[in-house]
Amino acid sequence: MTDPSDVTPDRSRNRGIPDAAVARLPVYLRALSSLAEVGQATVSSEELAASAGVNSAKLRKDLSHLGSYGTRGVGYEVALLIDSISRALGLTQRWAVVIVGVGNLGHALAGYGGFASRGFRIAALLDADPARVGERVKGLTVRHVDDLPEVVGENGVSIGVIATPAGAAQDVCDRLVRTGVTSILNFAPCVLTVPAGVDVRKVDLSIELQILSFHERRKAALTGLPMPGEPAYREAVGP
Amino acid sequence: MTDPSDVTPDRSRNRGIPDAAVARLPVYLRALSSLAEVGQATVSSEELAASAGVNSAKLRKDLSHLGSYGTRGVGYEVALLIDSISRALGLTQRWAVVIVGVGNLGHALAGYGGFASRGFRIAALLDADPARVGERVKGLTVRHVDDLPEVVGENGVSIGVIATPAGAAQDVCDRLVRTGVTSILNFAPCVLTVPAGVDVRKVDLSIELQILSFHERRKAALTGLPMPGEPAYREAVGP
DNA sequence: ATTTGTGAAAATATTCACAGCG
DNA sequence: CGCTGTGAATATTTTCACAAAT
Repeated sequence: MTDPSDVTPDRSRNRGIPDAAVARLPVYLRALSSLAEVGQATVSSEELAASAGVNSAKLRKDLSHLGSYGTRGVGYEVALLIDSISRALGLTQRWAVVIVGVGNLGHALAGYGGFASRGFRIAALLDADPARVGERVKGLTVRHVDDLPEVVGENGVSIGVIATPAGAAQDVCDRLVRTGVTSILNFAPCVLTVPAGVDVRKVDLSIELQILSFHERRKAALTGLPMPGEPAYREAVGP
Repeated sequence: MTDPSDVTPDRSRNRGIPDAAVARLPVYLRALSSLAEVGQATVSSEELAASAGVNSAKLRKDLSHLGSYGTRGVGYEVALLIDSISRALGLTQRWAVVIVGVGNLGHALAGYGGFASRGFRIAALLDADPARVGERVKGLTVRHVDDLPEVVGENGVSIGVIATPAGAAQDVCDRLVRTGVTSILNFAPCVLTVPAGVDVRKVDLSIELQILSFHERRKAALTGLPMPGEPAYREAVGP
């Protein structure tokens, strides 16, 4: 942290970690944290892979992108691997985050412990509704969305969370981008347009359910059974 | 086309629609709904792709898995495509869903309009905490998680949403599976183990932030600028 | 003895580019 | 024409399987 230059010679070899691997690193990190809490010092790829719900070849390949941190015949040192993954994910610093939209979901996000525990600090909650401004939520006072430039500048915010209705999301997104936010997590059910250099990730609850619906239907078709909710179901399966 | 020889790219005999395509169908559906609301009758792959945030070749390839529903030289009939995607996703029926865990997030989920509007009916809210049982949330009375078998049986529930703390999630998952639920949406930050035939999708808020953190760090390294939150930042960028 | 790290193979996913149809 | 549908080409991701390391 105190050394601003690239200390590890291994990383310069890599042009970048594949997206699919990056998306799994946080899962490994969580599994490793559990192991560390229990006091386990080393872990094999087989064991860690099992806790993370992936197969061990994939885990080893993913970790290989970080450099060599395992010992053949032994496994990985838990503390070292936690450090290595944290560094790769940029979690050695505490990112400041703003949440825009303090409805149901915004409240839930503000109260979600997993943010703080992973090194994210909620710098501010903002809302466009004047009626909500001033409200105290989880120890923070809701500010007006017009204060964004101020809030972002003062706190060095680079990540914004959008928890507004779909209709407001693109406007909020534009405002965030204008103030210099370059990463956005979007909970609004809509597609956001952003300039190059800005990353957007989306979480859409109803999309997840629709994907499950697809698989439900496929499973039902496979068994040839009528589906729950259909009249014939009760008769075929019983109560 | 119906040639049964070795190399057959026949979709109806193959494993069906590719996962990556299935995951995008709900996005197309949302975009199409907007078009239908505005009264637009047909749409080109180019236009629909733009609204969905993908490129048009991918859109056409995805839709081709549903069969041929476009007209060359014209585009797709909006109503027909909505119908076709809805059918593929199994949204022609109204799925009953239970939400287990009525904390902050459970409340938010119960109040989320996107479920109902996409044809999902919340059959019940359940919680293990006796203090929460009986509470009214969004027109539903919270029931005890022990009532699961009853609730699932009565309502033909096949999708369960887990919004409990991580420590309780696997137990809740086991209970859901035991009562016959075969699709689970997990908001708890942990890996669930389920028997074959049960589908699990997970939504992990902190994982999404960590992925953004990775990209933030990468961007910062690229520009050579110190990062927001670091002491040198204010001096380099200004307030 | 084990278990990592990794080329090579296989499986998936995306994009290109154009034939073919309206 | 313009636009879809799709083979072929490319890129990415996963899995295999084993040499290398301790």
